Amino acid sequence: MDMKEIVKQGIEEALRGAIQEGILPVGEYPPVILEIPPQKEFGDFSTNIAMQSARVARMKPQAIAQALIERMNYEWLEKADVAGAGFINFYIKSAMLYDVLGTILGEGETYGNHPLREAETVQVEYVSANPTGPLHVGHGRGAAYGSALVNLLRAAGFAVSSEFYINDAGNQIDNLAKSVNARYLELLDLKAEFPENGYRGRDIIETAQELINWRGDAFAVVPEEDRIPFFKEFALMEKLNGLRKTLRNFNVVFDRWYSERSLHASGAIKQACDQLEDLGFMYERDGALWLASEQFGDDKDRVVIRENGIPTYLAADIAYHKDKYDRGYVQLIDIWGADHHGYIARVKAAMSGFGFDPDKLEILLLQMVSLYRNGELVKMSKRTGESITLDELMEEVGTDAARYFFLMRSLDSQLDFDIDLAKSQSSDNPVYYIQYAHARIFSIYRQLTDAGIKYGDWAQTDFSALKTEAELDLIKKLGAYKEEITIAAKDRAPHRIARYLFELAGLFHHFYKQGRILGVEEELQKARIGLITAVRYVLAHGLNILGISAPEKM
RNA sequence: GCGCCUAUAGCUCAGUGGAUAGAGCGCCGGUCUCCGGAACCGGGUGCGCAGGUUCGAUUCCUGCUAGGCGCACCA
Repeated sequence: MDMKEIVKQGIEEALRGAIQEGILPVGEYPPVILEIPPQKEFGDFSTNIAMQSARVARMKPQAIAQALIERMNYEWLEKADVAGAGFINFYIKSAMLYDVLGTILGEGETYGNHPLREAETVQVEYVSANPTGPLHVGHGRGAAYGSALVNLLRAAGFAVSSEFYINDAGNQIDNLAKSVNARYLELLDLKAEFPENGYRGRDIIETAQELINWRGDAFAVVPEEDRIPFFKEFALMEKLNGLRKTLRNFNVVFDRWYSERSLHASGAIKQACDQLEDLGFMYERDGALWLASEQFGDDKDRVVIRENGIPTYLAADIAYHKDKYDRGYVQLIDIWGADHHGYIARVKAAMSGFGFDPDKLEILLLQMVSLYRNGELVKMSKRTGESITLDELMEEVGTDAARYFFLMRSLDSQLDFDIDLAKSQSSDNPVYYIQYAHARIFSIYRQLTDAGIKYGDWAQTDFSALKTEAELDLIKKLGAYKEEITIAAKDRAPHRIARYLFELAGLFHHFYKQGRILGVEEELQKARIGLITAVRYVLAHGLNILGISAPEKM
């Protein structure tokens, strides 16, 4: 724990003490919580406890605040005063402020990581796109968000396991095989009928072409009942490899890839259904097996095993989520597209049926992405249903910019992705603004080295030489980083980190313009080098959470 | 019809039960003998509508309006 946190808790403790010592009438008072005020003029911490206590104490907020201040006794406090409608603002001794610099410089690149909170693991499942074609920008948002959330939770002190659920069973895979088959025959000028629900993307033709490059027309003479199953495995492997490659290029890696097929093969699906049936939450009707999900708040009951005996997607998902619960994670997080929201109730219903706590499964929905180019919406192709692929987007705007643009908005908002802005290597583009701050610091290092100036002995550095407003603002911002991580992790909000970094970069650029490092006297120079070094550690740490590079040159 | 998300500045979006609601873009004007001008400084009319809870609501609740998404024995 750093000094700032200790001081904060010390003030809270002193406040609680003052309340309990009989200044206020006996009663149930709300908990004392210190906040960081919206403006720096209001001090380093503030609390609204006096206003919240007004009713219980039957005193005016200002009077309560004044009474509390008079009884406050805390060594690190410079002063405290009453403001506004009854806020108490606390100003801590300026010597405290510098402490964070020593902490950051001592911890270096790991500053920002919280100690492990508990041994149990949080599981995050995301992307889980069908292996039937390339990833698109909607998947891109899920991939950027999920990977950043995993990094964020880890920084906040959680053990996290990430997982991709492979939909390698079911109708869509059969359609994939039939589509490849049709394209294969077409490329050989043979008669082919394209399946009604087939995939019309270019990539399917490319897959068929690969088959031809490999063995020419050899498969054409094989009977269709043998050929299509073979094409199925070939295409599945090829699509899956494509997904992995795209995701790796997007700085997204998974701890585990979990096959839907394995649930069919192992009998897990049947077992799960049998168990729910034994528990009385399944019944037969019209030849199908139904989950009685309505009693758990779903709109209606759902088919789990079709009339033809084949399990639905829901059956596999029930078995999959049951397995997640059985694996003993402390929390389960699923990240889905908003178009799947209707699915939440039925999965949770099934989990409730098993007796699991449905709240342990947290399903985060990401709203749709719209691409804009030249100020106009990039439309999906009507025929293939395709827009721009994630690969194409990365190619056009770069991985860093693509990730930042996906991460700069709250999940709950629909995302307008401005390709031109993401592409522009100018001040318009926030991702470059942040990276530029980082690169600028390394540029200063290079100048220092050229001038023969040595630095790095932070233990011997006296930071109290840092006195300008720009310097103090920067130090305060650095001091808020760890709490920002805690809040962002709790809110599942990586975009808070994106915003924080943007603000930190802004304060740095502002400082840089007025606080020179070369050509100032030695004590001040050492302190400033320490300051910018602390800035670059935090910038790099935050960028790392977002999966964005922190360049030394641009 | 039912369900989920959204409504904040010209545009794209943050944000909070409290003290003067912020940022970027765009627009206008400025800074540079000097560590990277991908920079810095200045300029602002805004919480969709109506109720409710509260000492206090842009924030929480209800209704309404508008936009997006979804309501299969598809996934």
